[in-house]
Formats: sequence, structure tokens, C-alpha cells
Amino acid sequence: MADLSERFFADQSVVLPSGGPLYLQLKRWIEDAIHSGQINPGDALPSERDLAQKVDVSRVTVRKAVLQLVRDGILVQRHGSGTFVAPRTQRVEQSLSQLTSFTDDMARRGMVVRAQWLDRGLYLPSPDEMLILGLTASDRVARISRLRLTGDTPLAIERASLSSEILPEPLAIVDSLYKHLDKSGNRPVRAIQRIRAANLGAEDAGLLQVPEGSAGLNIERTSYLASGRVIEFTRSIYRGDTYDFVAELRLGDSSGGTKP
Amino acid sequence: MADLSERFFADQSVVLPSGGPLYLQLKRWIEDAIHSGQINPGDALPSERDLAQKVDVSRVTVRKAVLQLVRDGILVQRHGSGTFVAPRTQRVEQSLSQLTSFTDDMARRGMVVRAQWLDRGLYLPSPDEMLILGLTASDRVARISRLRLTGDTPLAIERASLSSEILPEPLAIVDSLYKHLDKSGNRPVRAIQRIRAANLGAEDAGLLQVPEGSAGLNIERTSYLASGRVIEFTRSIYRGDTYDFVAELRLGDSSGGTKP
DNA sequence: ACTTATAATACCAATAAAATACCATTCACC
DNA sequence: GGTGAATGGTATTTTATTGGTATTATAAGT
Repeated sequence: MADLSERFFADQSVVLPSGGPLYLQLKRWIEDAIHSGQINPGDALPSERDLAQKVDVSRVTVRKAVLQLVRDGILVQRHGSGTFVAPRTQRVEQSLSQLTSFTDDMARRGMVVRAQWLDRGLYLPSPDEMLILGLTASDRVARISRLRLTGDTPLAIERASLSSEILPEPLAIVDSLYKHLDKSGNRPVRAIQRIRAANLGAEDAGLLQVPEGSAGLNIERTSYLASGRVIEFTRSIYRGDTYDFVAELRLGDSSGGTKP
Repeated sequence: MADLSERFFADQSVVLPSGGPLYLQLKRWIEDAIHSGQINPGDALPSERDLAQKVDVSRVTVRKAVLQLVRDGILVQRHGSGTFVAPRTQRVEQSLSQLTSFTDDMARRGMVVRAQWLDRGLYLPSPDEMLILGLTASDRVARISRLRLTGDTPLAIERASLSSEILPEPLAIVDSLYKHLDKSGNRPVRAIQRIRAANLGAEDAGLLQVPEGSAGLNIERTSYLASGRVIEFTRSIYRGDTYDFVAELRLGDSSGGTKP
């Protein structure tokens, strides 16, 4: 603890970045310390009282700065334990979530992506859909399927299923499904994704313009609202030869224990 | 805040890293004693009560330090017998479990996984290996490949490539590649992973006992040292029908930070 | 004059750290 | 083979440190 504060305050003088209220100066300063690598994910911040004494402000002022950083997901607090820099995994997950947005992901690779509707409509739910979306046989399910392409090269097939209660008019979707959901207040906050390899059947292979039996990436994603309710179930099939899925892993440190 | 330096100094002339909780200071002291050769693998530590009395802390405090070292694989305890320094080969780096997650992952599904060597040796590097590992045509590359199976069902093929500088004797590997690397001080801290679908060629399909052309998950992983240097490059091929890859995503919040 | 944001003070609650007392196992010795 | 002194293992309690909250004072903006 004392050690950390020493490190923490070693380079910078006790003079805060100027301008604005104290707690904002302090917030910016902590952010800088994290971004510049002086404090790393998993590290503990000095206790609020230590920080306050060192910078010579009241503890509540420190707290106000810290709380904003907690709200932003930069810091994590544990009552009775301490304040810690949030693990990078959250940020990795955030970057993974951008896979959610197919268009963004491809645009990052310099490709212009267009979509072509395959189907939009209300149907009787399949057993799978009833099970996952929690529907009864008398409910209706909204299905949206489209083909993603760059130029004339098909890249992926997306088939989304939602309760008709959430998406009563599938034809009303013009832009992104997620934007549409967001406008109606149904915003997914969490998703479980399963990736596996599969050989493409005749229909999918035809749509993707590859030989039947070619390898494809099969990604199933179930999205949840903050309430925990399932909002959407999507099965995507990517051509194995044009799409890959990149992720960064951070290998943990075994050095243990509770950080003071 | 208490500091044990003086107490240690009284009996042993060891400079103790000061600061932090007592049990952490003690833990660091024991680690140093082992690393500096004052205690050797196989040797017994003083009993917990003796240590406690010598350092003048409670036995539970000693125990907390010892338990962490046991958890890290540095020490081994035998009820009624004593505490001993673990032989080097037994030390398990928990941190690497995320990398060698294959076994854990399968174990979690109730499967017992075994491995079968396909190849271990030094070769002339392929262009890919030269590029990724930073080798010249006159360097040699160490290749390790093995088949993972449950019972008699093959699950995956792993092919790792390393610089011969890092792994001069591939045949010396008996257990885990990562344990071996750790012993020689080459410890990966970061990895980039690429997942894609691919149709299996004749050789791989034969090893995995599936028809040629079946879909497989192709995972390429490049591991980095803390210095940023590439240490290892692994291509794994999983059977598409027996392995899937599940991940949880947290969908980011687009709302910005504070607006003063 | 009133509201708002900021900052300080004092106190509450949860957790970790450390100490105490007691239980279970091993193993040398009789 | 029994027996006891050694060992590690566990439960409970006390204390210190941490974040959490309510209240109050002050300065700036309207």
C-alpha cells in the first residue's frame, strides 16, 4: 500500500492537472496514470484516505473522482477491500462485441459491406425457438435473415429470431437490427456465443457460392436484456475461406493473493 | 504499519522486502530464501510453530504465507509430517492454465484427455515460421506436434513452432510445453488467437478419423513474452463435430463519459 | 435571494488481517 | 502394536483497514 502510493506518486508531482473542479482534475490524473501504464489492470489504487492525504484534498473529493471512473468501468471497488483497476478483459470483450456489428468489423478491414434481405416475416416458432425464446406454440416468432456481401462476394448468412412481442413488424427494419431494438428500448447487454465448424448444406452453400460440404463457421448467439430475459437468437454462417475471428488473450499472473 | 525487517534481521541476515501485510512479507522472504539457494528442493521448512515464534507473528500468519506458496506449487505440505520445498518439476504455473485450457476445458465436460506425440524435432523453418518467429533461413525451428484424444476418440491436432534458441531440445519435453518454457524463464504473457473454419486435408482428416473434407476449427495462436517478442506459434485443428468454442460477450455501452 | 455544484466532516458497514484455541494425522520410540 | 510428541488442518474471535453514506458548510452561477 505504502509502496504503491510511492510508485504511484513517484514521477508526477503533487500538482494536479490544472483547470476545473478538483475532482475532475483528479479523475483525469488517475486516467493518465492508467493509460501511461503506471498502474496496471488488477493493481490496487491507494486507499481513498491515502490518496486524499497525499493530494491534500478531502476524501469525498477523491471519492467523487473514483466513483466516476467506476461508473465508466475503468475502476472496480470492493467494499472493505479496496479499489482496483478493472481488468483489460472487459475491454477485450468490448472489442469482441464489435463483432456484433458485422459492418463495423468488416469496415475495419477496409471492405464495403452491403446486405441483401433473404426473408423478413412472422412464423410459427420451431421447437428450438420456443425453447430458447420462451415462446408457446400459439406465439409467433419474427425471423430476419439476410446475406452479407462485399461487392458480389457473399460473406455470411445471418438468421435472427425474436419474439413477435419484441419485433411485431419485421418489415419495419431498415437499418440495423440492433439500432431498431434500441429505439424500442430493448437493448441487449450480454450475449453468449458459440462458435463451431460445420460443413455447409446445399442451401447455405448455394447462397455463399461455395461447393456443398465446404467448411463454414457456425456462430450461434443468444442476447439478453439487463433483466436477464432472452431477446434474440441469431445463427450466423460465415464462409470459412473469407472470414476469421481474431481475439486477444491476456495470460494471468500467478503471483497471488489479495492486493493491499 | 508493522514491518518485519528488524525481526528477520535479528536471526537471519536477510534483507526483507518491507511493506504490506505481514503474511506477504513472510511469503516474499521464503521465496527469496528458496531462490537464493538457502533452502533447496526437497528440504523441509521449519515447522509453522517454529517459524511463527522465530519471526514473532502468529502461526496463522505464517500459515497464510505458506498456503499461498503451496497454491503456487513452490511448497508441498504433508499432514503430520512437515512442509517441504517442491521439486522443480512439480511446480505448476496456474497462470498458464488459460493457455493450455484444452485439458481443463475438456475436463470440465467430464472427459479425460490424453496426448500422443506425433513429432518432436528441429527443422528448417518454413516461410511462415521465418516470418512469424523472426528466423533466418540458417536458423532452425523446433516443431512439436501431438494428437489430443479422449479414450480412443481423437479431438484435436496441435502443432507448435518455436525458435530453436528457445527450445534447443524438443525431445526434452515430457509434460506440458508451457511448463517447460516456464522452467527456462520464457513465460508468455499475451497471445493473439485466430479462429476460422477449414476443410480438413487428407493427413489431418486421417489423424482425426473423419472423412477428408470435413469441417474443422482451425485455431492459430501466437504467444508473446512480456518484452513483446514472439515466443511460440501454434496451429491447432479441432474436429468440428466434437468441439465448440463458447464465449460470453458483454455488449458495450455507447453512452459517453461525464459532461461537465 | 435562491439554487446548484463543490468540498469537508463524521459516522456506518463490509472485508481482510491477525491472533487464539482446538482437532487430525504422522511417525519415531518404547 | 501401542503411545505420545511432533506435525499440519480447522474453527472462532478480535482488530484494523477499507469502501459506503448522511449531513453540513461554502462558493459559484442564475
